[in-house]
Amino acid sequence: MIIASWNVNSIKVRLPNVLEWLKQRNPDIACLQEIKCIDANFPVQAFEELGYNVAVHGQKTYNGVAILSKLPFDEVQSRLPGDESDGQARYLEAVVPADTGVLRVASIYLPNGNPVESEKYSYKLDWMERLQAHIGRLLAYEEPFVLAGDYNVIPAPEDVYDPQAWAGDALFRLETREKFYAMINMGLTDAFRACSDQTHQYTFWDYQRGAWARDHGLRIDHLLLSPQAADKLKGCQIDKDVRGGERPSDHVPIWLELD
DNA sequence: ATGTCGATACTTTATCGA
Repeated sequence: MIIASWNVNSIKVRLPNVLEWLKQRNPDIACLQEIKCIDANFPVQAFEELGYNVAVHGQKTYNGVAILSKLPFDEVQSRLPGDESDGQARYLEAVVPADTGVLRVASIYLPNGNPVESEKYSYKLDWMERLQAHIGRLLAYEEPFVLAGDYNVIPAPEDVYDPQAWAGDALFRLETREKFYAMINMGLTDAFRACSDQTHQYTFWDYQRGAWARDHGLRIDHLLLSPQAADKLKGCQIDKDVRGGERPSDHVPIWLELD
């Protein structure tokens, strides 16, 4: 079973790229972020024609997440608990049937948080605390789950082309990383890092300053696994070539294979 | 020194977010 995550940066613009990639990679489940459209404008039919069930949590202009699944949805929940006043569409969770029991998957678009002196950064930190609390509840089920998404967190210096240049950024500063480690330390597995010691393997290259041509990238899209999912992990890869395609997203797909 | 992309609206350029 292949489970993927991809920040598409507007599904309206990226639909041809996404359809082409789905046909090639053929994931069982694909978690999308930054669809940047309301539910009614999400191209459900195009995905259904490829055999996917579709769950969407959209928003006008910003954010928006979706899950495409060849397996039917038993359950779908479209908000991260902990703040009823949070209107940003950044979390979508679904349960699908698995060979033994169930598999839970979430599509996550964690706030960017820049600039750090603004309320955007406190919102990011609050959001991470809410996610950590939710992870605690999910772990209690002792079931396989995959939290897939754009975390806007660079876990370690080897995950960025120039750590010094990013030291104070909301994606890399220690306070951010500590919150990320706190989640990992609850018992989650970073699928890519569990499968590879390779440094400087990126999932995002900025559109600006020739970042792609210079390989100035960041590893900020992650697949975090519960112990029960990690036991089934066979491999994890980044589809880097997608960034060199026509009218690409600034992020590329990352995917894992479970037994 | 410069360099991008996508969505929006009192739109055809400026602004915001990333």
